[in-house]
Amino acid sequence: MFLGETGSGKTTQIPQYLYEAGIGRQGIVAVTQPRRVAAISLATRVSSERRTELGKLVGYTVRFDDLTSDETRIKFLTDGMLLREAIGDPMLRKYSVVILDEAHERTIHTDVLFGVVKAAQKKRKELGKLPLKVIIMSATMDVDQFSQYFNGAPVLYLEGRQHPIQIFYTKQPQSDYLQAALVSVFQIHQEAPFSQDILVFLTGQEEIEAMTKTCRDIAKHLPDGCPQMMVMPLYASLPYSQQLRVFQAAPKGCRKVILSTNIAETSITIAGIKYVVDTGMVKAKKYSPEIGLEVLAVQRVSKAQAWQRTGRAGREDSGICYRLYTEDEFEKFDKMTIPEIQRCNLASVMLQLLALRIPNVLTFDFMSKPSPDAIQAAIEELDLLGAVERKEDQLVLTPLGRKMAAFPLEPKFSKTILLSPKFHCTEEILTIVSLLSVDSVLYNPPARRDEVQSVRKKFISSEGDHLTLLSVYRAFKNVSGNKEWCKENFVNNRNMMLVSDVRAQLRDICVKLSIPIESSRSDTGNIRRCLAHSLFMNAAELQPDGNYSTVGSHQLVTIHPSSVLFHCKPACVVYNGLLHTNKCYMRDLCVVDADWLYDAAPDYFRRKLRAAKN
DNA sequence: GAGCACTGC
Repeated sequence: MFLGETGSGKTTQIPQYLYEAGIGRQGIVAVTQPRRVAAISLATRVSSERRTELGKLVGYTVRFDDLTSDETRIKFLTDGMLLREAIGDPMLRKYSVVILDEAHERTIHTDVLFGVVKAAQKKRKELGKLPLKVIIMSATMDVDQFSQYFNGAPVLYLEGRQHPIQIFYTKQPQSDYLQAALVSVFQIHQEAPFSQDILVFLTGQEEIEAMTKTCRDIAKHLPDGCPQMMVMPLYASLPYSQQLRVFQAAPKGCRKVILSTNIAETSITIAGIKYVVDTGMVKAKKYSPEIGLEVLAVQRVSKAQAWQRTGRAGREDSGICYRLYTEDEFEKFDKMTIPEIQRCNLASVMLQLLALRIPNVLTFDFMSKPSPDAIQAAIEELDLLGAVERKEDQLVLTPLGRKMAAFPLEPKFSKTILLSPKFHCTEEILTIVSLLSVDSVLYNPPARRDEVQSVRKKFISSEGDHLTLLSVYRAFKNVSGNKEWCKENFVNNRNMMLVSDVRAQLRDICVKLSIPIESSRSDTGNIRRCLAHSLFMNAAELQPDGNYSTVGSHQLVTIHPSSVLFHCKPACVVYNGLLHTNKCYMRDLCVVDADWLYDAAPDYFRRKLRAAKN
């Protein structure tokens, strides 16, 4: 176990030491990363340090991109990718060492891998095979539970070269963190040399766009002698070209002020930041298994997250961080962010564990156990989808479940694909599922809403979002992905290209599983039937009072404003998921017949009806 | 009647 601060070079050096020590001769050294870009750039760097061609001694594997060969001995890969490999080989036989890097981030994939490598290690020992060495690397002090989990593994500490950062707290709690952020930005702006840039952490797109406008307005009316200000928003759904602006140096006499979500905490690193303004707030997802509801809410950051934000000020030189909360408030923050695995729907994770032939998934050795309710809810979902069965008192995958696990998708979407041959619409379902599994291909700049609406009219289907997206994709293919067309039609070109990649991958998997791929052509009824049969547990009916109620749990829900059905009142719909922000919203809707739902799962609805009566 | 943090297979 290595605990190393940022800049200690642990990720690039340790794999090379292991290789030089001869461990790489018995098997490959794997190094996992939570993000694709990190895996690729680290492989590139280590490969050039070894003075070898990338893809030979040193390589990487991420989704859609595999640059490894028979010679590869040091392999960087995303944690999700190693997990996928483990399904084909639970003992990870080709590896002599697995290094799980950035373990402190506690992504859902890293957390599952903790258990998978531990099980592989034990199994290999029992069978007298080459031992599997496991190294956990973390940048924070939470090593105790890592060490404990891995049977008291030794901990090594590495010195980093972080620059000192001065921290200021507010004297009083702030009731309005946006106002406080605004005041701090302009206070810094009037006092500090113009070459020192400011990074402000806020919670979301809307808030950031509003704050950007306010800052720009104020910056127009600054007193003489005050430097100019360039205000830049930064969040994930911002088009790539606009994200890139934050890397450009401001002109002389001008200061950069970047207003960002937590994307700038880890995913995007900006040089030249001297000041960090931390509102102490973040928008984060929680999950309540009882009603299958995701809740997205603004909440306090953890201490670890606050330190991560602070660290963004000291990357090249000493820095300054303004925390817009008192020191007492900070002391009350949670120590660590709750691991993702305790905040998610676990259907995918459980399906993967079953595919790994874990003996008893209900008692799987997680480092941080999810609640029994969450595990139970996931198993029930898999059961409804027909993915699991009981055999000799063990929970195992059905043949259908095993096929579902082959797809890199949420189980309900794998099921949609596997059902589609019955409705002769696999071509269309592949497209729809691909569109749903990447970030939105529809770009909605708030300032140009009317324009967007009039351009988008031609794609809109009265049958719902799935079919609307399908018509956008067809139009995109008709112009061969023309970039100008994308711009004119507010279609995100980058995400659309990704849809094509995903679709090709899913299509390949279908071919491998001998699934016939037919097109329903102009018949949209079959597509909707297929969606009704796979999303029946996500159905809602219009009530006499004009509200919607979910068929399963009688939850009051509303159509999300992003849906093409927002202004409509169809009698019966299925949706991809529920998201609770201010209200409980259904997202991505498809109009269906109530009869189809009952046909899809008569037992389920009979049970629900009985439960409602009791 | 009006809204979507961030990754990843």
